[in-house]
Amino acid sequence: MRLVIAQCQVDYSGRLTAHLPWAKRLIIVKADNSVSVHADDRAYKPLNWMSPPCTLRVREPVTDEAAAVAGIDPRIDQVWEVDSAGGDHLQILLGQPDLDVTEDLGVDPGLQKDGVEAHLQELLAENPQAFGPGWTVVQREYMTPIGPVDLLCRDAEGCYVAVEVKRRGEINGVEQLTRYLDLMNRDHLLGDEVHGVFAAQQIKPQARVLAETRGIGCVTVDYDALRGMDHPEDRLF
Amino acid sequence: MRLVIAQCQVDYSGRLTAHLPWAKRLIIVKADNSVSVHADDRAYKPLNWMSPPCTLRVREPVTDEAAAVAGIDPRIDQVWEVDSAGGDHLQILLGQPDLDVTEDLGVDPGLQKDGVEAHLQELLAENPQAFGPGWTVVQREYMTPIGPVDLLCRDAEGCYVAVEVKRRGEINGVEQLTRYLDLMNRDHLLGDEVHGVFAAQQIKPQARVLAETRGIGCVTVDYDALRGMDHPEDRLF
DNA sequence: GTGTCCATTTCGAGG
DNA sequence: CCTCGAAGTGGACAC
Repeated sequence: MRLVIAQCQVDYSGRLTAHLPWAKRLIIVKADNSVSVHADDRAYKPLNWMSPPCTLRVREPVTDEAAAVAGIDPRIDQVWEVDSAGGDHLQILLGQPDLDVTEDLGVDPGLQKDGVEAHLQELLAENPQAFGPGWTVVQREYMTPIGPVDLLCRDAEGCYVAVEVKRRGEINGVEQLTRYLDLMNRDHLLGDEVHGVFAAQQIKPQARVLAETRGIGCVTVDYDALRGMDHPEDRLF
Repeated sequence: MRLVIAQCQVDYSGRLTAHLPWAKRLIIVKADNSVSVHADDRAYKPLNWMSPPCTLRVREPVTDEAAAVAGIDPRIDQVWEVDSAGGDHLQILLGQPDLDVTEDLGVDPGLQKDGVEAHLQELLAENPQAFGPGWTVVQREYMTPIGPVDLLCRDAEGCYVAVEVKRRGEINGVEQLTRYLDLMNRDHLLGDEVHGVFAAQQIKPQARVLAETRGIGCVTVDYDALRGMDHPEDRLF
C-alpha cells in the first residue's frame, strides 16, 4: 500500500466524466492496484477512484527546462495514468508530495459479520412461531422460476405462505414478494392459493400500506428477542 | 487528516456486529472525525468504519506493569473508542504504529461531474424524437402524488406517454414506472390512457421482459449520439 | 424530519 | 462470466 499526500488535479472518464481542480489530497494505491483520491471529509468515500483490475503508469519527473518546452506546468512532479479493462481512465497530475510512503500490509484475515439478512432468515426458519402459533417451515430458499422465496411456510390451517425476509422492509421488498405470489398462484405450483407475509426488523409505513392493499401480512421481527428464543440459555432470566 | 498504519483489532457494534482479528492495517481519521480501517485490497471500501458525526476518544499508552495488572495485552499501545449519536460503537485496539502522520488538507474545491442520469434526462427532453417521429415533451419531472415522472410526452398521435429514464434499466425501474402508470390511469389524471416507455442506455433482459409483459415500451439510448444530435456542431462530419 | 431515488454505487453469491 | 440482490449502503432533493 502506497500513501501519497500532495497537491493534485484529477480527471476521470468512463461511466461518466469528472474533474477535480488543483488541491491537496490523499491518494491511496492498494496492492490490488486500485487508486483512490480522498479529501479530508465525506467519511470513507473518495472523491475519485479507479477500481481493480486496473493498471497504473507513472510518468517520471521532468526537468524544469523539459517541462517548459513541453508546456507542462512546472508544479507538476508526476503524471499518473490509471486504466481499467472497461476503458475507464483516470489521470492524476501530482505536485511535490508532502508524504509518500509504502507499507506492506499482507493479506487480511477478513471480517466476521453477524446480524445480516441471512441470520434473520435463519432465526425465523428455526422459530416459525414468530409468525403465529402452529406455523411450520416447509423450506428455506424455495426456488421458483423467477428466484427463491426466502421461506415457504404453512400456517395453523395448513395453508402455504410465502415469506419474504428483509432487515428493513421497503416497497421493493413488497414488489418482490408480489411477483413470487403472482407466479405461484397463476401456475398453481402449490395447489391452493398461497398467501404472503412480509417480515422485517422494521417496516416502512408506505411498504406496510402497499402490502396490506395486496393482502400481504406484515410481521416486524425483534432480532435480539428471536435470538433469545433460539438459545434460551443465553438469556439472563 | 491522520494516517496510522499499525497492527490492530477492531470491533463494531451497531446496525450489525462485526469483528476484525489482529492484523496490520491502515486507519484514516478525517477532519470530520470519521474513522475508516483499510486492508490492502477491496478497492476503496474499508473493512470497518464510523461515519460522521462521531466522537473519537483515545486511551493513552499504559506501562507494561500497569497493563499486566489490568490484564491488557502488552502489544496494545492505544485503545480508540469511536461513538456515533445513533449508538454505534467502534473499538480499535492498536499496536505500535509503523506510521502515524497528521496533515492538514484544507477544504476541497469539490468534484465536477458530467454524464449522470440527470444529463441523460435533459438530453432526451431536448430530443424527444429519440422515442419516435412527432413526439413532443409536455413536462420534465411531472409530479404525481407518489413521485415525479421523469418525462411526460405525447406521441405522434397525441397520446400521453410517461417516460422513465435510467442510465441502466433494471427491474426496479419498471416497477417504478408501473406504479406511476397505475396511478395515472386509475385516477384518469390525463383523460385517456397513459402509455409507458422505459428509456435507458442499457436495459437488462429481465427488465425488458417485465416491461413488455406490462405493455411498456423499451428504448435504449445512445448518450454520445444524443449529445451529437443535440449539438451537431460538435460532430466531425 | 421523513420519504424517495440515484450511484462511476460496491460487494458477494449463485447459475 | 453474467445476473441478481444485499448493504452498517451513502447522499441529494422534495415534501
